[in-house]
Amino acid sequence: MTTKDVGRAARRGPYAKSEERRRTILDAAHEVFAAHGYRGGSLQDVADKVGLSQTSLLHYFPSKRDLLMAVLERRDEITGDAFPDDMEDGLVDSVIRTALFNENIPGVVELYSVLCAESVTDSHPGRVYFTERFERLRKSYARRFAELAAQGRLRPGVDPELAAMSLVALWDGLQTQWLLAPDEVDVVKGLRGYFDLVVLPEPSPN
Amino acid sequence: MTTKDVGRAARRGPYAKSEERRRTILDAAHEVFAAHGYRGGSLQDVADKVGLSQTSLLHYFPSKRDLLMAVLERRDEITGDAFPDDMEDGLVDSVIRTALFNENIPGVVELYSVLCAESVTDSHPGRVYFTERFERLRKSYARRFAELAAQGRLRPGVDPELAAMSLVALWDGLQTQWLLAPDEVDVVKGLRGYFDLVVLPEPSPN
DNA sequence: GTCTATAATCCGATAGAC
DNA sequence: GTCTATCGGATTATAGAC
Repeated sequence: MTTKDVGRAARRGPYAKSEERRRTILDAAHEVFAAHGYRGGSLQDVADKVGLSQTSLLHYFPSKRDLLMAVLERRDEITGDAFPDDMEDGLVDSVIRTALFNENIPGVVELYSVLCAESVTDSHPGRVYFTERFERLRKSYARRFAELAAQGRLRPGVDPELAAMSLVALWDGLQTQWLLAPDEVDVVKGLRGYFDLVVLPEPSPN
Repeated sequence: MTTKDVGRAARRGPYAKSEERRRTILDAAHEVFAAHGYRGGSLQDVADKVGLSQTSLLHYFPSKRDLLMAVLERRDEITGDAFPDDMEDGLVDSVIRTALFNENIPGVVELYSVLCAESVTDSHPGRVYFTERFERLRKSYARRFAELAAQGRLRPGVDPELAAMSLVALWDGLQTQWLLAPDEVDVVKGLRGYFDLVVLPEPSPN
């Protein structure tokens, strides 16, 4: 066990304050990137929010790119996005619950939507993250739909993999429309509508 | 009829070359914004592509913002996006046809996806464009779905407005996934899958 | 219409004092 | 760890010669 590990484990010592500062910075960066995107948001913006100089910021994250990656990792922790297989309840309930959750944490949907599309542009630091995320989600959801199919709860003719891809796409698209017209678009309602089309009701025990 | 109109109508005179130059610039700007986004792409990039100095570019479009708006207007002309009601064949066929068309014109999907998400960030010049586009599309598709419902060709229980919103969302989301994984994602297949769920087959004439 | 020169900012990152 | 000073570069936009 190294000195660093001791400091962390005890939640005391020289690293306790530093770790807290890091989290504060990540929260500020989350806000800034959500509001202006990666290219549009500056280190100065983040530093101002924390009350630190721009150079001091680079003491915690050696480059803007590193800061972005840390923000994306933190997003996974907040939303549980990295481990979609860990959902305990059924696919439908967990998706609806997550959608509701994300909608009520300011900036979460903004950050995701903005950075996702931005990452498609040339040599964007977040590109790998989103590419892998989509692959992971499609696989996970496809397995969930396949399980439903095995229980006879998938509408006949529906391909689990196509349904997985479509569910992810629908979700993302609804979020974008919701950001531009929050009073007219209802993400959860849209997702429920899709599940109603694809997933058959649980057979009664009779 | 003004002098300018004469020049345009005759496709000659002092404005012919200028108009052609404008179109060349718009094509270059389309490429640049598609590849790097609005904030990530620079006027210098566009000027280099055309073989013009950056300042000469501003002779045709007085600001970067103006250039973007012109690119978006041109996009409407190319894709026919501005007048979704003008589609002559049925909703299903026209959507599939447009999806196929866009997929094969390089940069069209990139430009749309990148700028759309970028526009939700603070004070983005394209925000109004995309907000209005979504509103227009949702209304147009809702009317189309309602027509299908009147013909008994909409699955019972499906709300036309919700279906319209979902169709737009699904389409956009599929395009984003396609950009990141073109070999694994099939936009047209995804759209067909949705129509199969929502639209009932035409009743045989018997 | 096209150019050069340049204004006026803003950016990320480094060096080094304290 | 935090700061100031600063480098090196890119950006949009303007002024004005030709």
